Amino acid sequence: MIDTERLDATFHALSDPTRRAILARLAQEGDVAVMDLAEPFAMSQPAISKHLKVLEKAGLVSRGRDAQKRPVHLEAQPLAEATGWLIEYRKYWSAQFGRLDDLLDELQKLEEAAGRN
Amino acid sequence: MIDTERLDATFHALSDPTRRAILARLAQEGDVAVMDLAEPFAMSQPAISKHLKVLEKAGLVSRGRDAQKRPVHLEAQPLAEATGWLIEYRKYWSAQFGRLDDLLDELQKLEEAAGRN
DNA sequence: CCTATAAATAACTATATGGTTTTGTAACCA
DNA sequence: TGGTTACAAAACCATATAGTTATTTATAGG
Repeated sequence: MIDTERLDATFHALSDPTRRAILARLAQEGDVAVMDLAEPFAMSQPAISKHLKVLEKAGLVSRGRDAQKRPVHLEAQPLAEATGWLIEYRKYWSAQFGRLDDLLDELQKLEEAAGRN
Repeated sequence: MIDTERLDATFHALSDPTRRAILARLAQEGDVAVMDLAEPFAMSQPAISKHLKVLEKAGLVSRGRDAQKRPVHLEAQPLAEATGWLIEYRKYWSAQFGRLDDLLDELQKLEEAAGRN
């Protein structure tokens, strides 16, 4: 996949709150089976499987095998690439953050103030 | 707009290469008129106007007025928010980057190796 | 006033997306 | 062998997206 298509797929995958929630859960809990992933959502199992396909196409998750289960595994490389694209713009959102770690500190304060997503 | 909708709109806006190219150009050149933005693309003016509407909905650009022109201006705040979401995952893509600035150095090496997007 | 320029809007088309229900399949279990 | 679990695949539907061409609106200049 060429670079731009990978970015297309990654940003598209991240544009849906269900998919972001799935990634957040995988980050917290490690590998999770499809039924377990589907449980918190008011949505059918095939709907979740479709979301997983979108994530898989972007390379954001991979699938394993454990008996009947197909555990979903977070693959964070595309997240790094997306971050790499965004990082180019850091100087535009605030000139006062010369060092990236200062920006991170600031972002974390904002997040704490706004509550988690 | 609630936080999750803003992220939806931002990531969706970033999922198209034409729109990313528009943002990149605005970052490089400052405010640009619609015709000038459209020029490099094999695409009609209304198509570009539609892309601008998507970017505007996400808060990524604002519009000015200069005679008949409606200069497009980069608004980087949503990029900061998107980066904030992604930054949460930094520890997953590589444990070796304790400090964010180290990660940035590494990303820049990768970018140089891969060519620009 | 008339005309030109810049851009938005409208109307239309094809394809993609996000969901559904139903059916099929692969692996375990009694 | 037969049933159950976990998931994928198929078929379908409504809406959204990304593009087109044609038209309209707003501003400027002669």
